[in-house]
Amino acid sequence: MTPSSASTAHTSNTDFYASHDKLYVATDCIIFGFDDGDLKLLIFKRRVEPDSGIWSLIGSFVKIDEDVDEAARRVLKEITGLEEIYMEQSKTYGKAERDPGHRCISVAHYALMRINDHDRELTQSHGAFWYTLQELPRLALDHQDMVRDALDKLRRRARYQPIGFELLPEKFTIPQLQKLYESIYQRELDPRNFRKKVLSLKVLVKLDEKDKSGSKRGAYLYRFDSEKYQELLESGYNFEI
Amino acid sequence: MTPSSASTAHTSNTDFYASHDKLYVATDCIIFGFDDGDLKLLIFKRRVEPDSGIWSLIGSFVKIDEDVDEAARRVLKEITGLEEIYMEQSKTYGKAERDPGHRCISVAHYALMRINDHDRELTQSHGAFWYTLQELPRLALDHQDMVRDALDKLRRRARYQPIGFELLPEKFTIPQLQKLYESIYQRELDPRNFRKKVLSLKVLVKLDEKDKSGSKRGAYLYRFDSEKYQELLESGYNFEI
DNA sequence: GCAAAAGTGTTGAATCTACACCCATGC
DNA sequence: GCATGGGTGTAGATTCAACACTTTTGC
Repeated sequence: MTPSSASTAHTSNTDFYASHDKLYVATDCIIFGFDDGDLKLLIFKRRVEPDSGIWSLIGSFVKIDEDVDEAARRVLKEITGLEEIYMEQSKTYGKAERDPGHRCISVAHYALMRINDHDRELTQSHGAFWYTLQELPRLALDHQDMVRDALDKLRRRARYQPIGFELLPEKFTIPQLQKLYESIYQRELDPRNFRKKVLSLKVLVKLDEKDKSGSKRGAYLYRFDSEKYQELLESGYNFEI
Repeated sequence: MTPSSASTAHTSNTDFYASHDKLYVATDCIIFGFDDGDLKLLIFKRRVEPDSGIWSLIGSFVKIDEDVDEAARRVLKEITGLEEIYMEQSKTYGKAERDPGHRCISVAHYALMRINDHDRELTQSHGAFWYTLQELPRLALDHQDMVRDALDKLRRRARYQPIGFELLPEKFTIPQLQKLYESIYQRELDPRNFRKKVLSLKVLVKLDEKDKSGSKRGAYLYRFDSEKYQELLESGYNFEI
């Protein structure tokens, strides 16, 4: 907003701002990963009193001279060691009583990462673990809501943007991609229809290699071609799975 | 977040919070209305120095004991006199330099209202005017971005939720509804296909009245049946236009 | 040789798009 | 009686969902 956009009776900017409240602003990250056929969430077990033993998302306060999304990236880096992670703002949680005893709002962000990329030691040193959505324990504060809402956004977005690829290694097989979408939407997909659909988008490049980890026969590896995707977008196309 | 979710080396909650920064938190409202076949935006012309004459969205600071969405509702009420307005959180704007000279983040909300419902005198007393999207003047700060993003969200949401009805009077005609969607998506729709589609959703109730304001022949009035819509939702349906 | 996953095509149903004319009424 | 917007149906193209068998290979 601008000073006096709602009320115009103030005399100077300085007075106008000074007469209002300041709040703690935090950011919390809902970090999704994909491994072993399952969509997982990186959560953190507090290991000091008080509240030792309660699981929560990873977060931090936003500093006075720091962009909010910069704060979220800082958190991600601190926890995973990675700088280039796909991240989107999810939603802001602003209930006055959401953090008992303090007035603190939180701007939640969700992130998508390849589980194998990150620095496991660093993660573990923070007491963080990957949990599947099914096994997720109760989380602190309104973090439960944050996870629900972020999953909701992820599902919606995955329908019209190829963000699924952020969760897979650079080279992946079609069955892997299918398992990923199955675990995002929590329902089974038909392998024939799925393959047909993703290939019809023409944003995958078939490689001359096979991945044999999933079967004896092995499955061809593909990679995502973001240039072709850009072309698609510019010609008005809409990615849908 | 919770204290020590990112770093665990602090001694007590009090110290932990106190060692961090507090920021101004504002909310800005992107208020959409529909009138005269056009989607419009309620914007505000500052009439006092400094910056007199610059258009901006309506906003306010969030008070220390107030929910963020409560603050947005307060703004809406102050400006329009209305309490029951459809409102959604849009996005949080948190660049450190977005408001030069102050550290202030803003949680934008968009609202949908029936233009004729509101208190015109109250609105005018705040220096607010309705502008079509095409005629929109340059706005202060990052308000331009806020409008773009909110319109984006509105378009997406209008595809799977019947929020269009929030912008129309209780009783409306199919041609009116079509004009609304045309002005949201800024493209023309085929009247036969449009009618077919909205009626196939079976959430409209045809009334025995006609509206003759648009033509000599008159068009039948309909109303939105939110009970039928609930049933649809519960049976797993997805509203799409 | 068999278990286990990869890969492949077709058909009917549903949905989408494009398109042109008559209707009712106020003037 | 004519101008104006309201209302209606169809055909072809596209997309979607459902469905079963063959291939490859490590063991």
